[in-house]
Amino acid sequence: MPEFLDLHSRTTKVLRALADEAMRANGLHYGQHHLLAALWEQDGRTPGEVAAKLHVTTPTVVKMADRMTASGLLVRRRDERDNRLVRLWLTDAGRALREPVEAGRRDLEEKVTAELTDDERAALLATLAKVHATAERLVG
Amino acid sequence: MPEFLDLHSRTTKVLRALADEAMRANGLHYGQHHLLAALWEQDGRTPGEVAAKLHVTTPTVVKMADRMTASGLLVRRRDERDNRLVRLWLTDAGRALREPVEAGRRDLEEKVTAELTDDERAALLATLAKVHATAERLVG
DNA sequence: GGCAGATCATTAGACGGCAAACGACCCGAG
DNA sequence: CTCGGGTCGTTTGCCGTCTAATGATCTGCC
Repeated sequence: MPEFLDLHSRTTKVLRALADEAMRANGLHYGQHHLLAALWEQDGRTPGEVAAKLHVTTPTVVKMADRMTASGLLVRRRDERDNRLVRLWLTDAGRALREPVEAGRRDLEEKVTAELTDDERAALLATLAKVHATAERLVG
Repeated sequence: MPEFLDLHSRTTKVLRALADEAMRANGLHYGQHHLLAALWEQDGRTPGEVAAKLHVTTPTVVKMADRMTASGLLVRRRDERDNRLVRLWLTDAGRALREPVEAGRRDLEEKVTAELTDDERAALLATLAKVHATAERLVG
């Protein structure tokens, strides 16, 4: 079992569990934070735009938007000019989560990198970015 | 959006896509390789043992075993001494995949780390392992 | 020897992800 | 003006993952 791939996937699992836990504290599921973040940055995006921003497929966003609409975090409204488009708008409840969720996110980042020196942290970011770029070229 | 968490999750997505693609070349789905690897290492493990080895839950293994039994990669057999236990045994088809799958895995590891120097690679492994350990302590 | 509690696998149901098929809508070329 | 091709969102169906509930079996204690 290749060292890096194995270590990376194990790390993913643990980080995912922690992120899930942190989001549940705000009444959210894991992926919902990402969709909200896209709307916090710019409200009224379409599912396709959100999907591109999050690097996921459109159906994924549609499904998440279904659940989040049901739980009152956002509303769907058709674009007035182009009737093919749907725009996702935050509700007050969706907007209200921004501060606590972003705080939880920063807190988690802090905690998992707490045992690294500044140099280690910088090197980790740079090297991982290199791997990411290489991988992206392979998949594209 | 925290730098490391964000970069790590983007990397995960791309690596996952590449791994998926590599496994599909062998007629496998992404997760099935891990289950097979557990049995290549030691055939006849129980679902619970496999789950522990892979750091996933037992139901996950049960579902995967369902599909893999259906596609002829392994067979279920009850333990003779303890009838609560089920043991998963590789078929010839399951055993035959070992070489090509492991080769594809090594190939992917090589490719995504190709642009790193030896030092960078070593540092990446060490630092990521540190983060992993820290995170694991947080979740445990 | 029998019953209560522990141990296993399985089922049920939810979520995040993907690909493929479908349907509604827009727009530009005739 | 129309019609065909392109652009969207949605539906469907699958995989991997989790938690919670269910059911079967073993084991130790009385």
